[in-house]
Amino acid sequence: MSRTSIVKVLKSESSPGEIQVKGWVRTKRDSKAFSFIELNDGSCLANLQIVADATLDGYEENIVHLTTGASVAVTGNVVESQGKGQRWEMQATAIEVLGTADEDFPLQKKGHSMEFLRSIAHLRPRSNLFGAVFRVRSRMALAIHQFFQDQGFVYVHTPIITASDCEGAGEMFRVVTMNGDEIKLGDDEFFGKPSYLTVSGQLEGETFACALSDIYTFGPTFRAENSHTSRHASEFWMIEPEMAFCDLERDMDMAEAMVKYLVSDALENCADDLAFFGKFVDKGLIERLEFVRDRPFARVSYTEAVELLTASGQGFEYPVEYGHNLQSEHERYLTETQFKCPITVYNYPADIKPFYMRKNDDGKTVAAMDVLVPGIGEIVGGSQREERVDVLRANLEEHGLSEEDYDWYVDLRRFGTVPHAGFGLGFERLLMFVTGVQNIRDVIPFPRTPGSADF
RNA sequence: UCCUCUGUAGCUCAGCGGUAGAGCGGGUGGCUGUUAACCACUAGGUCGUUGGUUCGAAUCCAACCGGAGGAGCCA
Repeated sequence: MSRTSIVKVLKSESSPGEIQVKGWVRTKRDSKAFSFIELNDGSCLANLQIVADATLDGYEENIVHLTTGASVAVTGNVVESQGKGQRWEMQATAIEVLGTADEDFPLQKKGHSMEFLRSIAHLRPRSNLFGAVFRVRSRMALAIHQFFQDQGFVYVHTPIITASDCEGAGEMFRVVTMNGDEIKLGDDEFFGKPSYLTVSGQLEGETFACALSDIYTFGPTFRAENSHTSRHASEFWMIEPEMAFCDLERDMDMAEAMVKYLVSDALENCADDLAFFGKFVDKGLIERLEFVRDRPFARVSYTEAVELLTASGQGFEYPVEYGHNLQSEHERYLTETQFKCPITVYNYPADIKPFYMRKNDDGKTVAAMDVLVPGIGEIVGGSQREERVDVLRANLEEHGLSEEDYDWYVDLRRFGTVPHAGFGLGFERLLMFVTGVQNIRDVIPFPRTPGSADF
């Protein structure tokens, strides 16, 4: 008999009759003549209640000794439950114990701290919370592909090992080869020159946009910053669309549409898991997601943002000053207090942005944009790219960069240049936003952060 | 890298200078179809590590290690 998933059983309109389910015991309650086993196989948040009669083969020897964490295969009839709290339950006719769980199995029915669960990353997917997080993660990955593919975008795999520095994107991990304990550098370098793990696929993405028009990347990204915050990881996933024949306005429209699409998809397809987050993680979650789905984002220029912050009369720890980056506290004030919704800030001073962003006609600002959301801050960062070869060359020089290192990038402007724009969306930050989970380490299966690469 | 907090049983925590505690989880027994079931009994700990102060340290001090929060940087 083949295995039926528990989600399928619980969503049945009529009884599927005699079937087999397999999964892990969440808890067991014993009575004199029978036991209730809560079985979970990860296919959904809910457990299937198994009624195990004392007359079953192996009841005294095995079944009554089952503890939380044990794995079993259960054959039985799906019947309407006599008790409250669930529609269907399974009257077992045979239970095979696949694996017992030692008495120190760390997961219990009671609440655990996120820090503790992080320390048992190999077992935490078996908890309600992490099962839900990773089902939502999977769904959001699918939704990202759907969003772009439905609009004719081409999925491009940009390299993970790269010799080019997407300047301004952060510190990099060096890729080296080893001869025993000896690291080979210089002339012995495997690629003939220094190479790194990618911090962004943008520059390579631009080359494909300047051929296939609308493209996106979706893959792992690495940053070597020694950041100790709930929003940073050394390895994370990023989505980077790049669109030819596109200006900043449409770039902002796309970013907003994408965030709304993903939120809407989660509300529709992950309702049970989101309801769980709404109950145990973040009481206002569902309401906030519906708000984000239904209302337009606020849109303000950097100059307006600085004026709003200055006029707010708030005593910020860091003063608001034109020409400086907005601090975390400033971003939070704008999105959480001033607008109470996601906002897109655009047209930043050129001095604080990288060389590839398109210079505006005022000569002082560039066509950059960030989407800020309540509770997390920056979730999207993007820009229109500088397509004018002379301006790009001047920017390279201003930033102290050598054209030789970027010759292929400059070539895009020499051979049929087009206006184009794109952005990067941090996948984990999106997941934090959609699930309400407060720490980036809890939306990645096995988080890598400074000083920690366990599992 | 900087600032702050924190480390006691499998888990959540109490104890804060005088013999190491509770709840949950585990074991044993009981029990009306239970829902974080319930009742009784029971096993379980080099109090992060090292050093110091003291008659005596989980408790006070120092260093180190781990964890968390915030800042900067960024997605």
